[in-house]
Amino acid sequence: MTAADGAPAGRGRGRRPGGPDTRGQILAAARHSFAGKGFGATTIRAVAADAGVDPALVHHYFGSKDDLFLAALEIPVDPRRLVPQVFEAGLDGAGERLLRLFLSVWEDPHARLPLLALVRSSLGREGDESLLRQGILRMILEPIRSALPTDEADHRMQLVISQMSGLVVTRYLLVLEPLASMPREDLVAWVAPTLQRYLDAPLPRERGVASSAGPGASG
Amino acid sequence: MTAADGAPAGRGRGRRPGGPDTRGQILAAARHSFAGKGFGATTIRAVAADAGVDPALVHHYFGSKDDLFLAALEIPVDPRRLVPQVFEAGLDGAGERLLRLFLSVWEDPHARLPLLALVRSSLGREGDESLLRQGILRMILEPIRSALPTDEADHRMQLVISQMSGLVVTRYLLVLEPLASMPREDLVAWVAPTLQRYLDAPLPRERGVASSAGPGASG
DNA sequence: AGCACAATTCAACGCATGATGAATAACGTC
DNA sequence: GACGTTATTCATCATGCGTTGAATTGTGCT
Repeated sequence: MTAADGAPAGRGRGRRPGGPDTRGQILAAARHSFAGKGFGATTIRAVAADAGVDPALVHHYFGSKDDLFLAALEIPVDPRRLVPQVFEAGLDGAGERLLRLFLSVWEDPHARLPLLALVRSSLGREGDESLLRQGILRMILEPIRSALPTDEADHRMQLVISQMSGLVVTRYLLVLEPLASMPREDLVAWVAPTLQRYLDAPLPRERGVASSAGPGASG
Repeated sequence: MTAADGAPAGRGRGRRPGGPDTRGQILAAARHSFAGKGFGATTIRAVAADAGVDPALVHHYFGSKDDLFLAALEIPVDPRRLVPQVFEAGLDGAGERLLRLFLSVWEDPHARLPLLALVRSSLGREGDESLLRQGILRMILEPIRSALPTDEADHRMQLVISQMSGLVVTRYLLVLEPLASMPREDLVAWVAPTLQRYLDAPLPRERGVASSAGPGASG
């Protein structure tokens, strides 16, 4: 994969001839590494090597490692614009529309790598200031509040998010087969009803546990 | 939190008097750190400091950092025994029984920390040999194969796992409120039906998209 | 009392990392 | 063709890490 072709050839320092998009190659290498190994396990030296370039050049283009991370994180979609559109047409079918939006974003390679980078790096560390937490809260949760009954919006949407983040984990992080290769339409058929139920099913009662369930494992 | 009391007091090396369970305190500190920051971001020096102890002592009790990690990972339940019990009584209500088992394990503090450590550390890195992948496959997926139709077992169970891992992420890693504090019974009422549907709902047809859904966002 | 053993610390090594600053070669422009 | 600018490398620093080995002191056995 190492991108550069005639890169680390001759002796001496100074500018090297060819490569017209070195900056781009560095960014691509960084994205791959952040997406695959997270922030902590990514080393600037490895990124540089992968781009066929001296580590100092990485610092020349992007500043610190944090800056590089932020640069690699640019996500080509804005949830704050797209998510409300899903709910504009009302709750009916919103589950399916939301899931289709979710899948279209995650199946897009340009969006997938930065998202993976964000998720992998965020789940590694604890703390309220985690980027992912803020991202979910302000990019997805906030813009939806208005579309649902005020006092139920949060927990309904978080159930939705729980199912979607579960897909992220199993399908895109762990790549469990056959789930990871399941066609989009099949996935929609399976999980859209789940999301729809979380969105508009009546609040569950503190139901009498009469139905069929034994006391499972408790303790 | 730093566990040791009269620990780093006087001068000189040699054995210190009191603390009867230094080893235990080290292990506890290690668990907290691994669970909170994952493997990579956990430093032996920090663990030692947190236990009020010299880093070399960590190596004295547990060997390398890997060994310490494995020691911190001891999970007091064996899914290979418990999971099949869920399916012994048949598929009816298995969703709820499985979810209750899942919750009872994750709500147990003795199990939660090692599990968090495993999850946090595994999601940080790519690769087939990831402990978590292996764990899920062999601890959960394998023992269940026999309880479902052979050709559907894998994708049905992986859908189940997707919802459960989504709960892990939102409830235990990100601690999204109010989901994180939702009472067990409410959670069961909301998501047990989801699991049950993944387990025994008829295979979705390549249905005509006539119902209510527009073409969402594509591309 | 003496002695083996376990617990604990100290000091240090070797290594990889992020970062910096100066040196050099190619490029674009007049 | 001279010149400022940009791209690139080299050499190096300080830091923090995992790990090791020896030194020291307390504990328990006989």
